[in-house]
Amino acid sequence: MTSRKTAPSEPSRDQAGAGDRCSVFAVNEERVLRGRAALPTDELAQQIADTFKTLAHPTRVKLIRALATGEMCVCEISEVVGLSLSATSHQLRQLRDLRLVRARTEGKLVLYSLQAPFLVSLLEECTRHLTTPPAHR
Amino acid sequence: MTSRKTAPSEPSRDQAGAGDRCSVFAVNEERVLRGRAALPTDELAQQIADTFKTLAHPTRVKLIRALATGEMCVCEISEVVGLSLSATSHQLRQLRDLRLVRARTEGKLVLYSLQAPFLVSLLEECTRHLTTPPAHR
DNA sequence: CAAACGTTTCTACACTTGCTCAAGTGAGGT
DNA sequence: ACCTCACTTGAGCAAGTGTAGAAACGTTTG
Repeated sequence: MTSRKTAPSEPSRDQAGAGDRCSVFAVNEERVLRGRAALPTDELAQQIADTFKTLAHPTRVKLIRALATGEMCVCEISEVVGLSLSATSHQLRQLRDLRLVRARTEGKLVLYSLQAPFLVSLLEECTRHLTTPPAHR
Repeated sequence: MTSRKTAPSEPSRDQAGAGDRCSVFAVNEERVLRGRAALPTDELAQQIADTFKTLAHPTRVKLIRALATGEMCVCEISEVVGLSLSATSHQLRQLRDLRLVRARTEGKLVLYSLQAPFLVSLLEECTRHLTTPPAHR
């Protein structure tokens, strides 16, 4: 029982049972509808979240920054980030699963490269935000 | 057939940093150094990861998309995303902690708005990547 | 065949989360 | 003042999550 969704009685102006939670009509019904319209589908929201989740680890952030400089084999990559070969492979797999990086086999080596260029700008924007002055009022 | 191997002989520093993990010195030492140079500091990597972690939840993704349409009070927001008031407040706090959204008090209401505009383009870029044709291979 | 590079199960442990309940805060109305 | 409303916060639980080690398994090379 989380939300009681029975619109008590109010309102002619609302429909989807928005008036049941908050007694103040000051709430702009229009805004609720507009906000709701802007929502992605559950599936898309989940996919987006999954993508961000993949970026939500220091190691993987480093991996991406490193790969942004060019192709590297797992061996090199593990050197760069200072992880075991196995651990590195695990992390790379996650990135590969989301098609953020790409693997190319060449002889005994497996060369990884960045497949989603937008990641670079993503990281940059994020960094910019973090290093931006508080800017609080 | 790749002549990507480094110069046939590379005796001077093969053991320097990479020799300990991988016996092949086909690995391009230069790439390792370049990759390493591109790494963010541990602290920055952590901050970036934390930011993405905050975005790595369907509800929070929705929250941001909703707030992108304009200011809303918590009551409205909870309506939009279909969560309890308390739960909504908890989620908003996370976004606030990272200064991704901003809270403004007005009378009894607390109006939230998006403080980091780059989030919108972030979500868009991500969505674009997800909805982009497999483009596999 | 043996060695080198990498991938992959399988596993385990701890850490993280997201939510609800209940109590607290603070502005407004009466 | 008092009470209500809108929201916040703290505690705590119940799952979930994810990282990385060991080890077996491909493959390619020599």
